[in-house]
Formats: sequence, structure tokens, C-alpha cells
Amino acid sequence: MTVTLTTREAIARAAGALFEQHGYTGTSVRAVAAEAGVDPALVIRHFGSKEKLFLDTMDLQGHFGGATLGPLEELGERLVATLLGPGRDVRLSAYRAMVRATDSELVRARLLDALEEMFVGPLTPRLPGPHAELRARLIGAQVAGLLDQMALVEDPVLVSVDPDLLTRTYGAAIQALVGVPDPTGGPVS
Amino acid sequence: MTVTLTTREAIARAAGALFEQHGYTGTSVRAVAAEAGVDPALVIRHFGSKEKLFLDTMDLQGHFGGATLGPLEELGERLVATLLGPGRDVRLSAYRAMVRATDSELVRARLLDALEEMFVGPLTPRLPGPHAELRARLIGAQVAGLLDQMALVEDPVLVSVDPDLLTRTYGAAIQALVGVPDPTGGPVS
DNA sequence: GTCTATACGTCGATAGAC
DNA sequence: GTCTATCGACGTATAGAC
Repeated sequence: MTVTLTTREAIARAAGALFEQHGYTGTSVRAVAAEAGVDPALVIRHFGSKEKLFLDTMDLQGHFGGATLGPLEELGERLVATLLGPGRDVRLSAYRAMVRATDSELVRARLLDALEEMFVGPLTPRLPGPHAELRARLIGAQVAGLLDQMALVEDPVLVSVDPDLLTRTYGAAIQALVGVPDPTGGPVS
Repeated sequence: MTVTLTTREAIARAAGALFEQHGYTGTSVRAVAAEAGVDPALVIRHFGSKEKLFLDTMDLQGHFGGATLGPLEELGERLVATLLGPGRDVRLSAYRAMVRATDSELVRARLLDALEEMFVGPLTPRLPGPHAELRARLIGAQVAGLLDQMALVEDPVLVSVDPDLLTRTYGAAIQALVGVPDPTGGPVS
């Protein structure tokens, strides 16, 4: 239990909640200050700008941590299962908030970095066959696309579809880029 | 040649150019008015709001028109080839501008509609095997993911990679969801 | 029916006094 | 460190002139 919060912590906590709930544009510095119980000028003074406050608050790292490490035969399914597994809402909210703020160049750079750290770095040395780095980037693109439809535009069909079916179906498509066949069956099985 | 423009056309033209160049947030109503040579209040008077002006200006339709119609065996490759073919820059710019403005609920709804019209509608009745609609939506997700990396965060590797290689590689991953094997070879070939 | 002029309220950010 | 006061720019509304 945190009994007392520093001003900075209180601001960061309030900002995180508001940014996830109302987006970047929909959250004013004044609203963050009110929620944290501090003066609006303090928010800028502590974080430099609204943009930096947003970047300091949002965190995409660690959301696919272990999924790229296991056996390659089930990598496709494991990536989707990890995405849809425990903490699904937190992951989707974080991605949603980030992409909806991509009008900011710094936010876009952060997203590109996240792709690099989560997919290109871990997967490039592991993928067999030619063009491993390209395929690692395209696997990241596939995950981003699924996140787009589920978190950004919130396609009601994809949001409510059976996670196991989604895992098998989209996992097979990702597996096509891994280059190692999944013994459990074909894409449309 | 258009010799004279109505005020409304002049505003729309100026808005389209500025939105594509500087994004939604980065383009002020006053800047659009100045570029069009009219009073800022006129912009709102003609279009109702900056948000509606943006939606009236941007257009995603027709960008994948014929690609979903040809033979299923090469659908995956054809989708990527269409994306990267003539008009590539226009397509990427339009998608970029739209996604960077997804803080607006209307923009998100428009993106979801575009997915529906471009992929779900045409492809669902054509895909063989089970869960055709789900697979059509996931094909749309794959295309969105590639667009994300190329147009939104502008991954320099994907932007500059050989289009033919990208077409073959990512096309194979899409083909895994089509459910009809592509005779030209496997995903990693 | 256009268009101009002006103004309102809110925003992110800053300067300077406690 | 914190607050007060304020800045310039923003989206938008309106009243009234052509």
C-alpha cells in the first residue's frame, strides 16, 4: 500500500487513468491537475509538456515478453493467445491510447521502438530461412493489424469472437511467416 | 482545367492538402482558411465543424476496388501488389491521415466502415471453408497492419524493401487466411 | 445566400511572486 | 516547490453587411 504519493506520482497516476479513458486530445492538462488535486501549472512544470507526460505515463513494454521465446512450431498461436490472455484489457487499452495519439511524432517513434523491441529483436535471430528480419517485421505488422481492429476501431465481431477460434485462425496466418509448420493443422481447419 | 472554384471547393481542396501534409491536429481551421483565401468563419459555416471538414475531405474508398475480385489463388499477393502499385503514395497518405486522427470517434467509425466495404463485404461470400466472415475480417486486419507499419509509423525497412519481395512474403501470410493454396510456392520461398 | 468582423471559452504553456 | 496571472492560438458561434 502506498500511503502517501509525491506530487509527481499523483499526477502520473491521474494522467494514466484519464488518458486511457478519454484519449490524448480528450484529456486536458487542467483535468489531470484537478484529478490529482494539484495546480495545472505543476503538471507542466514536472513533466515539461503534455506530450512528455503522455509518453511517461504510457508503457507498451513487457506486453509480449515471453511469447517470442517458446518453440517456433506454435509461435503464431502463442502470440495471439498472449494478446488475448490475462491482462487483455490493459494491453488493448494501452495500444488504443497510443495509436489514437499518433498525431504526435514522438508517439509514433515510441510505437516503432516497441515493434523493434518486442518482435524484430527477439525474432530475427530465431527465424529460419531467408529474409528473417523482414519476416519478423511483418509478424509485428500482423499483430499490429489485429490490435487495430480490436482496440482501435473496435470491430464488434473480433472483440466478441471466441478467443480460441481467433487464436487458431490468426495464429495460422502468423505461422505462415514463421516458416515452421504448425503440426496442429492448416489455416482453415 | 478548373478555371473558377466555388468557395466550398477551394476550402475542401486546401483542407485536403493541409490535412495530408500536417495531420488533423497540426492543421488549424485558420490555416485552411488562409490557404483557401477565405475567412475562417466560412470554413465552419460551410462544413459545420473541423471534424466534418476532415471526413468530407478524406476518402479511403476505391483504394482496393478490384483486388478482391480476381482468382482466389493469388488473392494474398494481389492485395499487397495493389497496395504497393500505382497510386501507392496517395493510398498511404490517406491511410496515414485517417489513423493519425483516430482520436475522433467519427474517424474510427469511418475506418471500420471502410474495412467492411473493402474486405468483409466482397470477400465473405467468396472464401471457401468455415468462418468465412471472420477470416475476411482478419485479412482486413493484416492489410491494416501492413499499412500501419508503412504509412503510420513509417518503418524505414518496410518502406524501402523490394515491393516484389514484400508482395510474395506478406501475400503468402494473407493467403493462409484465404484457404486456397497459392501454386507459386510456400510462405518463405 | 454568401461573406466579414468580432467575440467567447478553452487549450497548452510561461513568468514571476511567495 | 507551489500558486497567480497571463499569454497566444485554438475551434466555434453569431450579428450584420453585401
